Formats: sequence, C-alpha cells, structure tokens
Amino acid sequence: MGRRKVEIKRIQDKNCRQVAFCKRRKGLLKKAKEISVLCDVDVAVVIISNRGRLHEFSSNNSLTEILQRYESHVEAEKENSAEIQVPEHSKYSGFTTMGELLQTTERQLEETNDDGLAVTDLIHLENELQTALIQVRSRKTHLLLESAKGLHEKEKLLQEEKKHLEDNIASIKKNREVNEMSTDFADFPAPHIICGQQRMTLNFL
Amino acid sequence: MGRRKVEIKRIQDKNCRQVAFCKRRKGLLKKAKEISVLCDVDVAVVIISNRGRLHEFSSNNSLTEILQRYESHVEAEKENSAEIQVPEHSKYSGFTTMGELLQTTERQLEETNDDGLAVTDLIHLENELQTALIQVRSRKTHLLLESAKGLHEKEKLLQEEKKHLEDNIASIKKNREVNEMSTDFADFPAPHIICGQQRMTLNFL
DNA sequence: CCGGCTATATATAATGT
DNA sequence: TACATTATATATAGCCG
Repeated sequence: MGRRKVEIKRIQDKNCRQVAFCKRRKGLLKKAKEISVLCDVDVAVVIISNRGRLHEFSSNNSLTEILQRYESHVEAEKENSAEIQVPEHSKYSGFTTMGELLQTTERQLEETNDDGLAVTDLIHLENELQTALIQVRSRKTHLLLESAKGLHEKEKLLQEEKKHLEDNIASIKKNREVNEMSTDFADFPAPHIICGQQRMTLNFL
Repeated sequence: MGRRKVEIKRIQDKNCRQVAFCKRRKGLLKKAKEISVLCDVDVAVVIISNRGRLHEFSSNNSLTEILQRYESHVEAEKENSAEIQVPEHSKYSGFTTMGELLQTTERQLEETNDDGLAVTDLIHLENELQTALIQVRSRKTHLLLESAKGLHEKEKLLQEEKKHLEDNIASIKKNREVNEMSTDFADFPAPHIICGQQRMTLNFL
C-alpha cells in the first residue's frame, strides 16, 4: 500500500516502526468507525503500544458495554468447553516493562552525569505529567457527562411518551363506556379526534 | 475503495449492508493483525453485529488480558497502577505508567542530588497531589458509571412499560372493532379501517 | 446467500520540506 | 521532528454466475 510491498513482520527500524504505528493506528481506527456506521454494528478497538500507551475506539461511547457483551459471549462459550482459565494477569505481568524502564533510567543517568541537566529535564517531565493528567481527566469527564446527558434526555422523552399513551388509553376507555351506554350511536366519538391524539403521541418518536 | 465512492452513513439496503459488513470485517481484522505484527503492539478488536454475533481479534491470544489492561487504564482503581497517557512529543514517553515515571523521577533525583532537598520535597508534593487527584478521579468515575448504569436500567424499564401500554391499546382497539362489526352499522364511516391504520402506525412506536 | 472479478477509492511506504 | 506529497499496494463496491 505504499511505494513498495512490505512483509508482515515486526519492523526492525525503531523509527519506521513508530511512524508506521501512527499511520496504521489512524487507519485502523478510521476503518473501525466506518464499519460501525456503514453496517450499524458495535465495534470496539483497543490498542496498547509496546510503550504502554492506550488508544481506543468504540462505536457507541461506552466501550465498557461492548466489553460486557463480549464477556457474556465468552461466558456462554465457556459453558460449552469447560476449559480451566489460568489468571495470566498478575502484578508481575509488567516485569519486562520494568526491566526496560530500569535500562532507560540507567542510560539517562549516564548521559546526564556531569551537569544539572537531569533535574531540569525531570522538572519538565513533572509538568508534562501534570498536564497529561488534567487533560485525560477532563476528557473522560466530558465523555461521561455527555453520555449521562443523553440518557437523561432519553428518559425524559420516554416519560412523556408514556404519559401520552396512558392518556390515550384513558380516553379510549372513556369513549367506549359512553358508547356502550348509548343505544343509538349518535354520539359516537368522531374518529378523527382519536387520530389526532395518536398523531400527537407519535410526535414523540 | 470500490467502483464508486460511498458516503459514510448507515447503508440502507439490508443485503448490501450485510455484504459490506462481511468484507469490511475481514479487512478490519486483517489490518488489526498487521499493525500488531508490524508495530509490535497489543491490539484487541471486538465486533458485535446487530444480529448479536461476535467477531474478534486479539494480538496475543488472550483478549481478556488486553481488556484488563484497558480497564486498568480507564478505571485507575489502584493508585499505584494508574496508567496515564504521556504526550507523544515527550522524550520521556517510554514509560508504562505515571507511577513508574514518578518512581523513576524520584530515583534519578536521589542518585543525582548533591545540592539540597528542595527539589525532592517538591517532587514529593507533586506525588501527594497526584495521589489525591487519582483518588478523586477514580471515585468520580465510579459514581458516573454507576449513574449511567442506573439510567440504562431505567430506560429499559420504561421501554417495557411502553410496550405493555401499546399492547393494551391494541387489544382495546381490537375489542371495540369486534363490537362494532357485530352491531351491523354498515353505513357508519368504517371505523375499523381507521383503527387498522392506527394499529399499523403504533407498530412503529 | 456465497465467492470471485474488476474498476476504483483508500491507505500508506518512501520521500520531500 | 513532524508534516505534506507521491507512487504504489490494498481494500472494496458493484457485478456476475
């Protein structure tokens, strides 16, 4: 898909790998969005780079919900094939990363051994962390509030709809009562009125 | 990407949508596999078709593990494992967690610190601030998720209630229709037709 | 409904800035 | 370093059997 064909195996050059990751990540997330819209399906994509950074897409905005549905699927299949699941996830699962971290740390210490550059860099690092924390928190809050807002609106709509349906039932029942009491149908409720009421109800769709 | 450009919106024709789903699903899973191999990252893709069928890809064999890592990213339940995204441009963006980053920071400070404790104290303060932030965020996230969950349940309940009311209306209408037909009012402006239309309309509720 | 075909739209590897 | 461009590889929409 580029100037030349590339084999599908780990890209050796670190820089190329990172660039490819950025491009393909963008592409993958775009495709996920497209299929979710075009085909009206729920899609969740989670990407965790080897440096531990998270990227995600989910078609509705609650990835958790999709994952719960996934879990229920898995549970259902588990019942068929009674496999014993060994909990892979332990507090030691990040051991390799820790090793890398120590290596990186040592390297940085060697490089900045003589002057006070390390401290300056680390203070800068602190600032970046703070900013990142604020940004991430803000964004998540925003998303959750949006979601909650949407649900509140939905609830309100449904409440109104319910009320109209109840009114509808009440009036129908009342009309029927009147009908049954009269021997001639002279005062049969004009059907167009009922129609009107129901159209009103339909406005809430 | 085909004979003609297609807008990214729900495909109306059911058959076309299903065909597109099959093709694009295959493509999406292939791309997920490619990026995971080429760029050496963990990728999880979950697709749930609107017919409830599940399709998935995960780079390592345990999607559950990736999802757990995702959970730990999002929920940040444990203070020490709170994983926060670091800005892409940072030269320190090689660390898995904010906690690890801060640990590293502290270690580097200790090992390079010849002149006073001010910076160390400040870093410690940063740490405390961050711990507080993480705790508050975690609790807020929890509360919001709880709230959203409750609203979802409320919505479901209302939907069911609505359905009952609709059924109620339908049966009332039907009964009245039967009554009217048995009373032999041939010249009355055929109410049953109107009723029929109304039932039809109500199906869309 | 499925799988293959082909023209075309997209994605992206390499390159340029 | 990152972003824009370009040439090419891929993905896929509409068809056909």
